[in-house]
Amino acid sequence: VRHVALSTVRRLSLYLQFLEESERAGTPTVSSRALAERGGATPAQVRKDLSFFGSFGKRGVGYPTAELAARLKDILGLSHRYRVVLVGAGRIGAALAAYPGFDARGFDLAAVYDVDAAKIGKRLGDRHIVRDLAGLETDLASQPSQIAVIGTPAAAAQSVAERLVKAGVRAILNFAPVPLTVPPEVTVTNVNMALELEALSVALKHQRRS
Amino acid sequence: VRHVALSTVRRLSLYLQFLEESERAGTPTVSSRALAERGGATPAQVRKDLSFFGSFGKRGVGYPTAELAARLKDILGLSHRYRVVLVGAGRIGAALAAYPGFDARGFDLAAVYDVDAAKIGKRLGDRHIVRDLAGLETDLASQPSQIAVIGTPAAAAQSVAERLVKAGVRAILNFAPVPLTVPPEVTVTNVNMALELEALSVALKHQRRS
DNA sequence: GAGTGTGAAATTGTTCACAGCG
DNA sequence: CGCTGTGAACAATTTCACACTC
Repeated sequence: VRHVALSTVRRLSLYLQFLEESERAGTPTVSSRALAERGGATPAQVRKDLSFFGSFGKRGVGYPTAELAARLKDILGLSHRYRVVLVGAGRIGAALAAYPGFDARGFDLAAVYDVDAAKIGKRLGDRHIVRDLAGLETDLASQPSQIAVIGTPAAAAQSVAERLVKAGVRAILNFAPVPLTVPPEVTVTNVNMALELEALSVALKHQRRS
Repeated sequence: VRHVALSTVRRLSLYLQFLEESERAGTPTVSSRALAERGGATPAQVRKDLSFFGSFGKRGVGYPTAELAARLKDILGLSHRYRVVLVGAGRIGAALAAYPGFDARGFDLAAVYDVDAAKIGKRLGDRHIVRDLAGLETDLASQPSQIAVIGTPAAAAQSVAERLVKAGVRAILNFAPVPLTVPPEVTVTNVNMALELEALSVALKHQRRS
């Protein structure tokens, strides 16, 4: 069990979502076909994905829902909770702070930071008071976080990333529309609206030609 | 020029971003190395990506900034503007409506819809008044849109998608954390926070093992 | 029979290396 | 020379097919 491809991880997440629903619905077993439908894959791919970690299915029956869900949680590193800090209390920050899936998936939003004096001290979402970014290093020293979300304007993102890395953050989810330069041991995932829209634009262009 | 891989499209978008910056800075030519740095690729990959569409570089010099930018815009289908409708005026919707890159990249946010009577008629962002979702079909009949963004709760997403497709939408950017079932000629791109966080979680798990 | 597990084939995507042009 | 353009090697992913088990 060495390296898992990113595309596989994304599918595993989707399988897990479906398994948790099935668990709540009381379905005892799930077939690769059912998982495939949900994960945007083929049954064969589901079986390949899962067989990479061992074999938990029963032939002729399917996969035991609860067992597989537990195993996937473990594989995805979700068996313990993560502390997450959010930098940027703008509209993206507000959307994130309100996102219920955050908490449900084992991610605790520990603190929200901004530099705007008008926002500092104000409430963001239900549970969070925006803190001054100046206190970032002090806060992280006493309460380390491994994951950070950057929802600042593009111009601030790189310098925020550097401060986060220096303060011990190992993984960054970047919503600012600029690529970040970080040491290789830090993982960055970019979410870029413009990129997604442009991918749709290409798809539309392609549709017109068929 | 048949099918372009999604990963290639994403890189092309990043190249274009860099080219536009270089254009504003007045740099006449850009090398594959410079583009690679920005696009998270290698120089060889940049050249492969571009050579797929023809050869516009000058050997020993690099690529003419303005020319290549124009060509990429064309390849990405950005040479004309798109009309986009947004369904869901919640926090995600608010973040999207305020996103400047929307307009800058050739996407016109034509209308914003919600079902919540408390939101309908209110302003969202600078320019938009939230409309009643009930009027979606009528509006799209007189002003068709090819692209829609779904920022509704999970439970509403599928039915909204079906209405959009019936009303002529051909591409959907889905922020709701459920997969959508649509006819094959419609393109769906999912942006799923939980998925991104889980990918980071796996990366962290991996880091711990090294 | 229904459905998993898995080598092997096919496909797709990336990297290399070097010829060739400005 | 520097840097592009590209076939050919390589690596990663997906699909297939079928043996095997419940």
